Amino acid sequence: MTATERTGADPLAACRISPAVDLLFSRWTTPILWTLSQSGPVRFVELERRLGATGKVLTQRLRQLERDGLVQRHYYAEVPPRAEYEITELGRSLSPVFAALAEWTDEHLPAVEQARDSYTGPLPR
Amino acid sequence: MTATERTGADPLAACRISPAVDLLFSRWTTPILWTLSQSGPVRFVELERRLGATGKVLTQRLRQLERDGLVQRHYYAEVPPRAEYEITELGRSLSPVFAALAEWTDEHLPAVEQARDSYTGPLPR
DNA sequence: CAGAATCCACTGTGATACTG
DNA sequence: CAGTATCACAGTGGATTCTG
Repeated sequence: MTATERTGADPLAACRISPAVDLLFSRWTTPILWTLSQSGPVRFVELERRLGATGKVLTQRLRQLERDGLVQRHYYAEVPPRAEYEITELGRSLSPVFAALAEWTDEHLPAVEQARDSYTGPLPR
Repeated sequence: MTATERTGADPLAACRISPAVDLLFSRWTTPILWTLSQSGPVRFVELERRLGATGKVLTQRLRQLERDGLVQRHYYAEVPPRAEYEITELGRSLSPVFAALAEWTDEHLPAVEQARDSYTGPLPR
């Protein structure tokens, strides 16, 4: 039994952006979407190289993003084969979100690092 | 050896918002920050109830957020004891990010769900 | 090159029980 | 009430190998 079932809590009522967060900020999804939103179509191996992700997880995430309509796959049955991934219009609609995050990073991330350094309580690092 | 070390890829160069994403969108952090940014100080047990999280994980995340300066803890050594958590100024600086996410959710999440429903390729659901 | 398939190690998560 | 401690489990990610 999950904690939610036990307590009868409603996570969605508590935080309405959680579904989007699960979608957009799971492992590897952000770097993929960010990279594709910055450049044109990118080959599979090139994504692998730039992000430092292994083929397996990259494939998993790309399939998921394709299913969700955020990324489009173009396959060319050449020899050797070529697969290019491109962001969709729906994917581009994330620009304001990413822009807000990038600005927050520039403005406030240093303050976080400073707070972390001067923190003395429990919890290592 | 990690994939990054193997390939010599630089994740930060590939995606400059990743550090902020790790900070803000790890499990439970978003609901915590969202909840605290919407109301005043909230008691520990009340957070537990609203989010449906168990005490253990909640404590872990709250300590981390406190260390990073996003949340402040107020402890009252009464009987029974009381602990209240409140968002900090730094935490409040996230408002534009959350607002952008909430707007994207309203505008585009339905399109994602539609794409998912009409998706026929591999990958279940 | 693109990716599927296997195996494995690790971590996060949660349930539970306990303390002040 | 507000945690801490312990244990067990599942899911994820990664390394490796193989195919068209």
